[in-house]
Parts: sequence; structure tokens; C-alpha cells
Amino acid sequence: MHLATITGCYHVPTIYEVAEKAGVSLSTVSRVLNGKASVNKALKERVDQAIKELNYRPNSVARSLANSRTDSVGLLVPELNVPFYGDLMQAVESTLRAHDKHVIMTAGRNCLETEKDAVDFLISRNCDALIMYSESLTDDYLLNLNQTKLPISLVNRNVDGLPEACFTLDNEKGGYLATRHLLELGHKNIAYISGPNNKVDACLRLKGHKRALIEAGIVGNPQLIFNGDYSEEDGAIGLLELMARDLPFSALVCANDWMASGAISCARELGMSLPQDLSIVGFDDIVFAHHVFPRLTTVSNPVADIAEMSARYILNKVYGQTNIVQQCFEPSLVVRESTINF
Amino acid sequence: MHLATITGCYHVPTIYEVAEKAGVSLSTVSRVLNGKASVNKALKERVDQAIKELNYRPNSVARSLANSRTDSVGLLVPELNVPFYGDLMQAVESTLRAHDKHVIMTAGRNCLETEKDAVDFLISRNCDALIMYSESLTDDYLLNLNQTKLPISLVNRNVDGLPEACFTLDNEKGGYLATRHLLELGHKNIAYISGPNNKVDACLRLKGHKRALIEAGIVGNPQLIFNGDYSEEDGAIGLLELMARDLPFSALVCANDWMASGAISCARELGMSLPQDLSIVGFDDIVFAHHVFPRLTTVSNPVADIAEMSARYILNKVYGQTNIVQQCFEPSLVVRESTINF
DNA sequence: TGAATTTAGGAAACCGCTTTCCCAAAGACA
DNA sequence: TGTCTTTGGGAAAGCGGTTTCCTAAATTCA
Repeated sequence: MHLATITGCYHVPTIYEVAEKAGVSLSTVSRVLNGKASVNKALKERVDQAIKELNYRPNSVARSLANSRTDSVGLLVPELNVPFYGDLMQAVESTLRAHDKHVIMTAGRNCLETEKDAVDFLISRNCDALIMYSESLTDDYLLNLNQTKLPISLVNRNVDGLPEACFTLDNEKGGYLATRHLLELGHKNIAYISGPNNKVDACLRLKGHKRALIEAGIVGNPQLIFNGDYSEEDGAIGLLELMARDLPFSALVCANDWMASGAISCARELGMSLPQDLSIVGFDDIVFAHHVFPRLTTVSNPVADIAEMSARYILNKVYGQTNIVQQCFEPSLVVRESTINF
Repeated sequence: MHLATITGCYHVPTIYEVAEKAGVSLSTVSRVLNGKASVNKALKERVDQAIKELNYRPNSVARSLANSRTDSVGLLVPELNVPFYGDLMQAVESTLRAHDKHVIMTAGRNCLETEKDAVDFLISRNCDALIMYSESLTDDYLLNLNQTKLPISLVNRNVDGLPEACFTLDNEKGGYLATRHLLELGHKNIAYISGPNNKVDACLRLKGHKRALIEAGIVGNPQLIFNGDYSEEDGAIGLLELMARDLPFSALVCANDWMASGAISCARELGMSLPQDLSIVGFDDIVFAHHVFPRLTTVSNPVADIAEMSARYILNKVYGQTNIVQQCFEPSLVVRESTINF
């Protein structure tokens, strides 16, 4: 018989007390709780009754120790306070909690060391699996991690060797859609502010842009492309630089909404009227895309759906569920007021 | 001697193996790890060496079970994907992780049942403490929770009976600052769109507004106040309703930035030019406040500072730290371009 | 009616670490 | 030299469950 434990003025019941109260054995209570073996109906009811009366909850720590599973999943995102990743976190959390798993969220800050620290931290917490939106970790690192037998799931990243763990947006198609929209509006000279070219998604978006141009029989001019870093400032800097190159353009595609926002502010400060003087398209459809003026035409990124799918993959892989999984998601164009006929 | 445990192809070392490798006893390793008793320097080095060579990490689950502490803190916020709460989560997470605690984040959705579920969930996870930004739980519920000996910390809420656990903004002063700013610009007729009057912060902001008017010798007209619900739509609806009342006003205070944004969009659709036709002030200084056009003059809410302080309080209370704690924070006015002289 | 199958109880090992108790060895001090 | 204080070892209990093994009783089936 275990001694009663007093925590403050409240007593936390153990499984032994449930067994005693129900007048059954320990094994029986455990069988009822885990439903792994059949139990006489009357006995089961007595156990359930005792659980209710004692307000018993199995101690999750003890349970974790016994079956070496914590029912927790680590999540790595670049930032906790950026709306885009907020959608991701929200999707992952609600999907996993619906199955009684909890998620431990950490920020990677687009920094290799910080990301590694975060992963170490999550491992030290004995997470059952990791979901990562990593910007800095190398493919090799991720492959090693995977061989550790710690299941991982990657959002917005394709790593050779992890075919089923990667969940992505079709970025190339997104870039294509943005530029095709402008072409359809009659624009011929289209400038482009890209994301950093060491990021795969940025390269794919640019690739899509180029494909649309080629398809329309237009020869792309490298001088109409500015290489930005996804930041709002680089949107402004990019626009100034492009204009300084003295080539005409009536439309601008930005590889994300932040740069589009920066370009819009800059254009207004230059006295341009939008969208008459310049049509602008963004990418991601983040929350403030319809707060900028004019409301931003952009490419939607269903990051919540992608994130949910990555969580379902983990549920399948680690917790024996059998959800249907889709790896690649389609972007779509959201037309608002920042683009207009040429 | 414990048997070696094979997980996949990797072996996770235990404290016993560290002891064996270092040629010392179990107790010594534990003493080194927890630093609670002095250990011979040479021995300590041998232990550290063994830990390094084996790449040993103490199993946090076993440790939790043994000392009934999980080193985890539950966090309840209204939404995981709203920038304002993102700042809060970010502050709490980084403060706690710096001390090797992890946080489990849950969303309350401004719904009593959801908030209770979230709290139950966090309790079932054996959190050492709870930090809450609760919108729906009653004071009584919170007081009960606290008596459970589960330490709690409240952000943006004052509960009688929990004098030291509450961390808030001086909302009344914020409301006062917003309106005084407009008065100083020469406005006499100032409309106000309030937050829901069952929320204390909303009431306090309104109270501050009224105090500023009185101080300026202006008799407030109840007809110039619209009772909103903090949503963007209610900002638009509020403006329309106020204008329909056919009383002149040259300035508008909104009790948060969302409603200010709604009012701005609405005003523009009505063909008003801002800020010439109407000066608008918001509240909270959320991330997109400088993305709206004109850039929003608003009252800053240092939610990250407040959240960090609530985390420090928990560090003190539960983990024996001794940070200095401040309970109430001052708002400040951020003047941008949405307000202009009358 | 007898044999085979379920069903439940009791005991014990185990998960990996913390903590306590007691004892032996070594160093400090008078 | 003898006593007092550190320091470290060894053993064992405990945290609260899960799981396995064995046995006894109850039920089913031929």
C-alpha cells in the first residue's frame, strides 16, 4: 500500500486508491484505463465510478516514464510573434491537442545556433516527434536527426532522403500565378523583387515568375529583378533601386507581402498613386495584406493547411493513426485593389 | 545493474552508466548533476568527462517523477495566431526557456468552455504553474484554482484576492492619453468607440477618455460613444452609427487598433480624406498599426514587458528565483499620421 | 461431465532518477 | 596520537504508473 501524498491541502489520488475504492485489483483498473483487454461490464462501471468520485487523473509523468512516450511534440518556427507562423502554430496545436498531445513551441530566429539550441531543448524534453519550419539547419543535420529514430516532419522544405516527411507549398506555381495575373492585365514590363536566393522557396517563386514571362513570349530582363531579403525595408530599397536603373515597368511582383508593403509605402512617399502608376502583387496573404492601402493583391499560402497535414503525419507515424496525407499544396491568387489594367 | 535499453539503433545512456564509466558511485554523479553537495574536484571532472563521452542527458521524465516537478509552465492566451498574443507568447517563452523551463501554450478562444478545457489540459500535463490571459474565466474560478496550490499568474487582469499575481497595463491612463492628445490638437467634439463593457480593460479605457474630457472642461455626450466589441467590423459599424446620429465630431478614439482599422477603411469608403476630415486614434499599437493608411496614431501597450514580468513572477514563486517584480505598466502615446490639428 | 477458454487477482519487475541512511576512508586539528 | 569533520560509496525506498507472469475462478463448448 502506497502512502497518501499530501500536496498543499489537496490530495492527488493514485491508481491504487482507485483500485481500493472500486474493490478491484490494480491490474483491472489499468485494463479499464487503457482498454487493452476486455473487462467485465459491472466491474468496469465500478472502476469508472471510483475514478469519478476520487476525481482521479492518471499522472502523465509516471505514465510517460513507464511507456517511454511523453505525448508531446516539439515545434520549431522562426518566430512566435509573427502572424504567418501564428497560423502554423495554431493549426498544429489544435490538431494535436484534439488527440491529447501537447506541443512545445520554440523559436529559431533564422539563426543556425538558435535553431540547434531549440532542437536540443526539445530533445531534452523527450518529445515524441518534431515538427520544424527550419530556415538554417542543413539537410545533413536533418537527415541525422531523422536517423536518431526521432520522427520529424518538415514544413515548407523538401529534403532529399525524407520523401514522406516534407510538406510544402507549390512555390513555383505561386510565382507563376502572380506574374500571369499581371500579364493578363496587359502589363508587359514587370519588375520583380525576390527573396534571398539561398532560400529554396524564394528561388522557386522567381522561377515561376520567369516561366510565366517565357510562356507569354516575353524576354525577361535581369535588370528588372532586385534581390531582396524578404524584409519590409528591402521592399522599399528594391523599388528605389529598380527605378534608379531607369527601365520602364508598370507592374511589380514582390516575393512576399512584407516587401510588397515596403514597396507600397515607398511608392507613396515618391508621390506615385497606386495602383494607377504601379500595380503591385505580394505573396503569402498574411493578415495585414488587406490593411495596406491599396489592399494588396497577393498569392495565398495555405500555411495552416500545410501545418495541419504535417501534424497528421506525425499522428500517423508516432501515434498509430491513419489519416490521409497530402504533401504538396496549391497556392491561389487573391485579387484585391493593388493591381489594375495597364 | 540495469540492463541496457536499446531504442532503435541508438542507446540512451543512464546515470548508472555514467557512474560506471567515471568509476564513481551513483550518488556522486547525482551530486555533481544537481550541485547540492560539494564534490572533490578531480572526481567532478571525471564525471563531467564521462557525461561528455557518453553524451548523457538526464531523462527529464524520470527526474520529474522523482521530484514532482515538470519544469513546465502552462500558458493560456485567447488565440495563438493573433500578433498581440504572439508578442506575449514570445516574451514568456524566451524568459522561461532561459531558465530551462518549457511552456505549453493553449488557446482560450474567448469562450468559457474552451478556456476551462485548456486549463484542465494544462493541469493534466502536470504544469508547475499557469500563466493566463483569460477573457472568460470568473474571478471565483481563478481563486479556486489558486487555492489548489497551483501557482497562477494573470496578465491583463486584476482579481481581488490575488494581489501579487496580477500584471496589468494602466488602461485608464491609456484612454486618457489618447483623448488628451486630441484635445491638445484642438479637437472639441471627440467620438469614442469602446470595447465590450463586460471587459474591465475596455471600461477603464473609456473611463480615461472621460477623465480627459472633464479635465478639459468638456461635457461628454453619451451620443458620441458607440459600444463596440473590439472587432474590425465593429469599427466600421461604429463609425457609420455615430455619423448617423448627426452630431458633429472631428476626431475619433477607438478602444483598440482593430476597430480603428475598421473605422479607417469605412471612412475611406465614405469618401472622407484622412486625417483632414477625421483624426483617429487607436489603442495597443499592434504590428499593423503602421501599415494602415494613414499610419495610425495609437497608445502603445507593452504587452511583452507585462508578459515577461508575469513569467518572472512564476520564476520567483515556483523556482526560487528572486527577480524584481512590477505589477502595473504605463502606456505611452505613439503619434503617427492619423491625427492632425483641428 | 470434462476440457478448453475467458476473466480477474496478486505479485513483482521495470521505467530512470532523487534522496536518505549508514558506514568507511581520508584529511584537519589540537 | 586521538578526535572531529569532510567526502564518497553502497544500498534501498520512492515517484506512479505499465506490463508480464502465474494462478484461481467462472464461463463456454463439445
